[in-house]
Amino acid sequence: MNENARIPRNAKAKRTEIRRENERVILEAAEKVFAEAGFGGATMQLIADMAGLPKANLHYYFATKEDLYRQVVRNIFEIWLHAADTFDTAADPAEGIGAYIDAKLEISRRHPFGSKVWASEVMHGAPVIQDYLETTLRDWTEGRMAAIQRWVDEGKMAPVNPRHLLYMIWATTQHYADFGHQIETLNAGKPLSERQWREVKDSVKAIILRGIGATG
Amino acid sequence: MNENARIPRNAKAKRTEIRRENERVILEAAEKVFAEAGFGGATMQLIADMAGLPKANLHYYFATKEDLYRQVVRNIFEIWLHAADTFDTAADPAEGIGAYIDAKLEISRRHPFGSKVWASEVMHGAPVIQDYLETTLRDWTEGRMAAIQRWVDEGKMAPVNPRHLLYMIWATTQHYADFGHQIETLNAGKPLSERQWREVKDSVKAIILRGIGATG
DNA sequence: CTGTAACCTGACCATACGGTCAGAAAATGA
DNA sequence: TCATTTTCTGACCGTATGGTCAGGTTACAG
Repeated sequence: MNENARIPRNAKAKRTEIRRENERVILEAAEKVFAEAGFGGATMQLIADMAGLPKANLHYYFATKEDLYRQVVRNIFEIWLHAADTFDTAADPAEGIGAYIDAKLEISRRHPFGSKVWASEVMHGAPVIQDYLETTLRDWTEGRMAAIQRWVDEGKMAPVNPRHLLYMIWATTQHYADFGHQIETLNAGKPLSERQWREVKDSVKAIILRGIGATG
Repeated sequence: MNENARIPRNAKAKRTEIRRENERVILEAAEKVFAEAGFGGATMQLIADMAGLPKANLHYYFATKEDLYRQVVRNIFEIWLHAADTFDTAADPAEGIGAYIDAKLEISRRHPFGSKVWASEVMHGAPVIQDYLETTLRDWTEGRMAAIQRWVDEGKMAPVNPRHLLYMIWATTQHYADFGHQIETLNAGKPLSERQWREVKDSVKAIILRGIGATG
């Protein structure tokens, strides 16, 4: 999504190109290192090595370790939020919630590092995204809870507590990223195959959709 | 349990008393600090302050930060394992799995720090308890999966994938500890009340038990 | 009381870390 | 070409951290 013509239109485009590419590389490396070592365990040197850049260069683009971390967490949060666009357009809980579970599991599969960074951030008391939790996430959650409640009122699903249903979906889907190492260990040390991921999606949806009486 | 027999028999009681009490205090402080700051973010000084002891005293009981951390993680693992004793004795899934969910939610409530340390350890690749995962946890898991499969075969519940059912239970119950801060934020910044915890248990059990066709 | 083992701790050390900076190099524009 | 802006980086610095240790204190057996 960031590909454009190799020929810069003007000077400005070229400059931002270098900057954007380097920031991308750094953020990608940082996401991985923060996920694997935690904020405290991560070092700028490690991130620099993984990005293939001198440490001082990182500080050229990101003033402090906190700044870099903050940016990583923000990026993840954005991905998270967009996962539930399917939620609203769906008319039926089986479809809406089913698609949401699929989307979230797909994120766990594609962005396991991001998921871990997010989990770590929240576990440590959300020092850098507390305001997001209190505003964006809270609003988002209330919106979805209302949507679920509407389905309940319309008799399209059993009268479950919408909040705890959401938590269960979050917990279960993110578990496959956050506890991926444990899951891999219990899978003979091998990552889940394409086929096994499909089995995950089917199992999770089967239990939850039946559990809320939305067998569609 | 690794000490030689040079300890005077009569003096033993008193001396081990001091040792045991101090180790307890240190481990308790360590669990909290490791949970809140992660292994890398935790400092021996912080743990010492929280325990009300000089830092050097910590090193008298635990040679290194890693040793202390290892002990904390091991303790948590023990608690975890004993949570499912109810599992085996139960005759039907509604009772067995229901009790297991209750037990695990109760652990999340009583030992949120331990849960976070465990989650953090696994998220970072289980550097110190990998052997436990490969032996004890794997055996344990296979035993429970077999028990669930037996229920399925006996027609006492729907034919769900036992592994993913277990993962869902783990994920959901531990979520209330690991993401407790987020849950609290979404609860107007207040911890869950006694009443709300009951609501959690009821909701989780309702969805999962209906989801696996074990309405007992 | 005395001797000894266990317990305690202030002061210290080596290292690793986040961050800085001066100045080189490269890109761009005129 | 030259001037200007942006990018890059080796060398360096102050601090915090894990860990050590010598020597003190306490508990208690004899």
